[in-house]
Amino acid sequence: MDQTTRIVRAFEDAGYQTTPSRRLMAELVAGSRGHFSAADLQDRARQRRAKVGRATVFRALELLTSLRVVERLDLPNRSHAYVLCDPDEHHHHLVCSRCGRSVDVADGELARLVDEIGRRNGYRIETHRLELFGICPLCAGAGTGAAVAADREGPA
Amino acid sequence: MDQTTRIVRAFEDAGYQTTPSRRLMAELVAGSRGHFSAADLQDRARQRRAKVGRATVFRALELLTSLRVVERLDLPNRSHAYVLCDPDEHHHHLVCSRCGRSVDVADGELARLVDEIGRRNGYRIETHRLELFGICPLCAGAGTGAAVAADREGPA
DNA sequence: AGGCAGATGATACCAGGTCTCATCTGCGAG
DNA sequence: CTCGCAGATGAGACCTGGTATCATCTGCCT
Ligand SMILES: [Zn+2]
Ligand SMILES: [Zn+2]
Ligand SMILES: [Zn+2]
Ligand SMILES: [Zn+2]
Repeated sequence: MDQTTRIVRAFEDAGYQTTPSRRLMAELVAGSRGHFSAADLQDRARQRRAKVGRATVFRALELLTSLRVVERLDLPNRSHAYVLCDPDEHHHHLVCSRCGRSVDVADGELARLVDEIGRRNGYRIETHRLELFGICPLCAGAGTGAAVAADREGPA
Repeated sequence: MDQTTRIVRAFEDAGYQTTPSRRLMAELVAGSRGHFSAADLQDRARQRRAKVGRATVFRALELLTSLRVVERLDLPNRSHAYVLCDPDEHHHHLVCSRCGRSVDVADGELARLVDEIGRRNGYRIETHRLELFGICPLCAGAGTGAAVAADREGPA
């Protein structure tokens, strides 16, 4: 089962209808390298001569976020992006500041640390966000910066 | 030296002019409990019958952010806020989801953890963001939720 | 096959933030 | 002390990302 199917399945399992736009969103999200914005998706939809309303894109992203199929990142440059990720386990993201590729990072020791911080300050901690930004191995190697443009979409 | 003076001083030390609006911004920021938005500051300025342009508020916040006198938070509800903090040492924030009060949290073991994550994934990590959200001791005690409104501004 | 809950796209709207520009002023040189 | 100008300001246009509304359409269960 490929990534696209998995996403479509996520919609179904959560009781949402399977519609053409949702299938398209699934494909576009699955075919993304690195992170993407709502606008990116809509552009890519247009490139395929498919028309999707802006609202629909946002609605799909909202759903996928709630299903934890994608996660919303707050980039250091104060913009946002979404990134495909593993719905099954709490984790964080290590994101390449150049090409946007991201790897999931297990929470590991962090949970303990977070817990302790809460205890020390008398807060009952509800959620936490950890985001790591840096240069990925590929970009470090190639160095040209061209990777950004090159990897907007490609085979999974 | 009180908080307001410290902020004005930060402007001066960085070579920026000391103007009425900046002094006002310093007072408003210093007089904030918990986090605040640009709009909050402008409202509070208006309440004092002082007129400050919206752009000026943003410009001041931008400066203060670059001077690390305030830090920009990305709240879980996908809105933003600024919070006064210690410019002298890298740290993170533990923020009350009810009243917005925040405490600085030393980086501690996190630096090591971040480092290791970078190494394991072959990324050269440049920056990281950790934000913790929960209920502060005061709100846990009072429980009413009234704290939100009650603490918008007050003596430092 | 039929009906309707749910989904869609267009469009208006909103918040938060940035840009431009004409005007004003803090402050260091003299 | 006063003068001049770099730097700061406010007004308002503009932009981006996201939400709300609403009339229309369609997936899907019966
Ligand atoms: Zn990269
Ligand atoms: Zn975690
Ligand atoms: Zn609180
Ligand atoms: Zn840190």
